[in-house]
Amino acid sequence: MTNIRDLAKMAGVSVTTVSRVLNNHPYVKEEKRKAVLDAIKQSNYQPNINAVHLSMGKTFLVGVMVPSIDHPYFASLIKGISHEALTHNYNLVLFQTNYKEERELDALQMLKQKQIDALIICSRASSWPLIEEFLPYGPIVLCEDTRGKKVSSTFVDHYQTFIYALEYLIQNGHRKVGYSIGRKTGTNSKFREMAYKDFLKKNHLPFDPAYVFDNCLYFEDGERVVDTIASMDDPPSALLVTNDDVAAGIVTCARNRQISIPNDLALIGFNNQPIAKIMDITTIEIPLVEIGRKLFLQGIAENQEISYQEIPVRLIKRGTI
Amino acid sequence: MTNIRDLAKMAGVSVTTVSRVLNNHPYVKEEKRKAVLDAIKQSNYQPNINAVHLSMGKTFLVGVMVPSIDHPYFASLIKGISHEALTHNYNLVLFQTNYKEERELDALQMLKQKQIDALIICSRASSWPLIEEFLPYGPIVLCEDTRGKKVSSTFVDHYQTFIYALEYLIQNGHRKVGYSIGRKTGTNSKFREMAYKDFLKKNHLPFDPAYVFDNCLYFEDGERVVDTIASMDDPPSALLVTNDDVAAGIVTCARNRQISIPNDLALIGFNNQPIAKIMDITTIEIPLVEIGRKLFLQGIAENQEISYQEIPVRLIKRGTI
DNA sequence: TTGTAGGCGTTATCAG
DNA sequence: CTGATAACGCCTACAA
Repeated sequence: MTNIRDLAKMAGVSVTTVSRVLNNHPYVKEEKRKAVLDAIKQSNYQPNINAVHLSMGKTFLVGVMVPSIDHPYFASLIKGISHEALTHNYNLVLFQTNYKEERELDALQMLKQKQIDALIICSRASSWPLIEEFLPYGPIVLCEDTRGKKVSSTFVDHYQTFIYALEYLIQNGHRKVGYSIGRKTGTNSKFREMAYKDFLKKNHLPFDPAYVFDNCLYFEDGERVVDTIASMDDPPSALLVTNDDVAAGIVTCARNRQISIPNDLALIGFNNQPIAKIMDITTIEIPLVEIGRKLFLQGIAENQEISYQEIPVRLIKRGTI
Repeated sequence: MTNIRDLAKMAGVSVTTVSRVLNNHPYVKEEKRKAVLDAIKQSNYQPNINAVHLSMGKTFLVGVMVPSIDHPYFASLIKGISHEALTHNYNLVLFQTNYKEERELDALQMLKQKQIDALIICSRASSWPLIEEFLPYGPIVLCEDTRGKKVSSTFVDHYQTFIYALEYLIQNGHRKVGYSIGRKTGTNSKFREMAYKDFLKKNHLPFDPAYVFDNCLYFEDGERVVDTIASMDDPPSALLVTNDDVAAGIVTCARNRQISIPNDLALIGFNNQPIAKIMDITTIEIPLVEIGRKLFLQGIAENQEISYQEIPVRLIKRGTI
């Protein structure tokens, strides 16, 4: 493997000059630049990335914390992050946490140890104070509303979005409205819960905990929702489903049980995943890939200023309401 | 940031000794080992990963080539790879290729440039001769039958599996059998095509290209299949669907069009994804996560011997046949 | 069992 | 504009 010193010899210049042309620095006489370029060609030189990293004190690695890689929501986020990482010559370290605090700590620790240059937290189980402890050690970026906190984030205003969707349901005559959620804890879920309760209060509707379906992440979770609803004396007439996969599961299982959608049960999904289109599910579009991109950019931002990027969403009207 | 030299000073030993205890090498007096360990605790020392990499001439990075991160098949593979990488202190570099040869070349190039220690090719568009060119530069591992070639692989015998599934269909009285596939090119697809044609020949059945549905990757692709079948004069009575997501899409759309499954159309899916269970789809179980694990292990195997790991599969009987 | 010293390949500083 | 040279932090012959 030929190195920068070999190149210097071949081109009859110093290593400094070689480094300069390699990094497109100014102040190199065209003549010498040519010589170096030639040497590079002839030797088919490849820089040693490890040496570069050591010298720069950076790893060009960005950590990505997700509970699970194979959930469509996170897969889309990763897709966006991955795409942007590529164009910036960064690589990703995926931390699959399953919401185990222990695994989340691993990721945080790697930031502290400078083994990654930044950490993107797509979703977390750890408490905010814990995260906060690691802020001094490197850029941390979240995918939740962090306004008021000293961390950058790209997020959707889930409170407003939920209110908006709920209003839409009530305008369509629904008064018994519930929702399903991936997990009840978590910042985004808390905002949604708040919105739900505020909405009920404002419309003088009672809060029935049975109308909130927890642990709804995958298509197959739709079955549980339908089973439960089918067995209820006073079931909801409409549901906000925070994930199109689950909505699709509900649509599918409802059919089996002769529950008519939207007549017996209206649905609004979230994310506008491809499955929502094919199954004609009304949904709130969330540009996950774009969010992933922005998260990455915030993570490697040179000026380490804190920024909050709110991403707008929109309702896509289809056949489930 | 305290480094190995600082530790040496603190513990009153040489850097070599520190390095030795850090790497659990033998020949260190218990006394000194203690001293070093103490120094590490007090200084909360963290090794500089870049220096380690430079010194060892390794990156501890393994490349993973997939056409798309957010397809359940590849997501499962990645899950397995990622899990194993974690326990071996490796990180992953994801190459999302969309089957663009150009992107695939990027990955190969990174191997050549030693920017990754090994490359796992989950699926490819590039020709074998191209891949072969890069064999000398580092370990490449494939997820397809490479017996006879000088590369390691973990794979399913798709030929035998297809034959097996087809026999099962014919035993159940089907004579008009088709299949859907992600893409027609690709090693695994070729084996399946061979199996299909051999099967037809053996059973004196005609080959009808209209019975082969290309480009079936996602749930939504099931719609196209159903539409096509609905419009055929002489449609197949059974289908092998090489992906449970697509099978689920077919089941869903068939319902809309009053096509009864399995009466009008029988299905055997592949992979045994969760959606297959919930939708009661008969399927061939393929342990993708386990395959991912093995791929990784082959990639970092110390003795660079070539190994071929065939993974057994099994039929899971459910309601679509 | 221990330590010295050289090397890994770049980048950055600073004097010319 | 150019070039010595000193980091960067760790590993490992080799010598003792």
